[in-house]
Amino acid sequence: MKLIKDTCDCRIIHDEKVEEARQRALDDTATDELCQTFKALGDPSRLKILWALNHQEMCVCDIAAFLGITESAVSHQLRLLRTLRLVKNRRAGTILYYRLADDHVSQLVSIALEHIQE
Amino acid sequence: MKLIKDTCDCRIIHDEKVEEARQRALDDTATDELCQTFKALGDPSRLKILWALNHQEMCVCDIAAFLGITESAVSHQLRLLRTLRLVKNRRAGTILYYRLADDHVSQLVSIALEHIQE
DNA sequence: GTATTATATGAGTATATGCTCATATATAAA
DNA sequence: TTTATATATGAGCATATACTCATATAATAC
Repeated sequence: MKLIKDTCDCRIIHDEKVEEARQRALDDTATDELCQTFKALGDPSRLKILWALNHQEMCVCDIAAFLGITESAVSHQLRLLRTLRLVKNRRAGTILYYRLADDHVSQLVSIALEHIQE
Repeated sequence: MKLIKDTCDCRIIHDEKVEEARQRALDDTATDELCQTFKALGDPSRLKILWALNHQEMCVCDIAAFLGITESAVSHQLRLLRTLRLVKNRRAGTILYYRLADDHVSQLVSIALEHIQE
C-alpha cells in the first residue's frame, strides 16, 4: 500500500474523506481474495460453466461440448474455480462430476442480473 | 456459439445434460454484460474505489490519494465504472463527486465476503 | 502387466488490460 | 481573455490471462 507523499505536489482536497476511506478500507488479503472471486466470474467461459453447474452437475467433456471449447481449456478453468472453492467434484470411475460448492455463485449472478436489467 | 461436430471424435457422455445446459444458458448479451460487471469488481483499484464510495462520495483526487495512484489512472477506472452504471457523479464547480449508482455493488461485495470467509 | 478412457497439467502464444505520460477539456477566478 | 484547477482521454508499454498443444496422471477393463 503506497502512502501519499508529504511534498506539496499531492493534492488532497478533503483530508477527512481520505482518512475515512482509509479507516473503512478492506485489508489487502480480503481485497485480493474478493478480486479473485469476482475475476473468476468475469470470464465468459467460467461464467457459463458456473451458470450451467447451478442447475445440474456435469462432467468435463459435457461442459466442453456445451461450451464448444477443448476439454483441456475446461479443465484449466475448473482448476481455478476449485482453487477458489467455487466448485466441487465427485468421482464416478474415471469421470469427475462438477457442481457448485455453495449457493454464493447463484446469489452473485442473481444480483448482477438485476443490475444489468435496469 | 459453436456447435459440436457430428463426427465420432466428439465425446459427449451425457447428451441430456448438454442439452439441458443449452436450454438454460444465458444469452450472449447477458453473459457479456454480466462478465463486464464482475470483471469491473475483479480489479483491486476498482474494488477499493467502489468500497470507498459505498460509505461516502469522493472526488477524483481524493480517491487518487487514498489509493496511492495517479488521478489519471483513477479517472480511467471511473470512466469504466460509469459506463457500467456502477457509479454516478455530481459536479460542484470543477470538482466531480462520485458515488455508487445503486446498492448492487454493496450486495455483491457482501455475498463475496461471505464466500471468502468460510 | 497393457490398453483405453477421462481428466490434469506445463509450456508457449496471442490477446486483453491497467498503468504512465502527454495532452485535451471544462469550470472558475482574475 | 488569460490563468489556474480538476478531470478526461489517447497512445504506448508491461504484465496478466485464456487458450492450444503436448504430455502426464488416474481409474477401469482386459
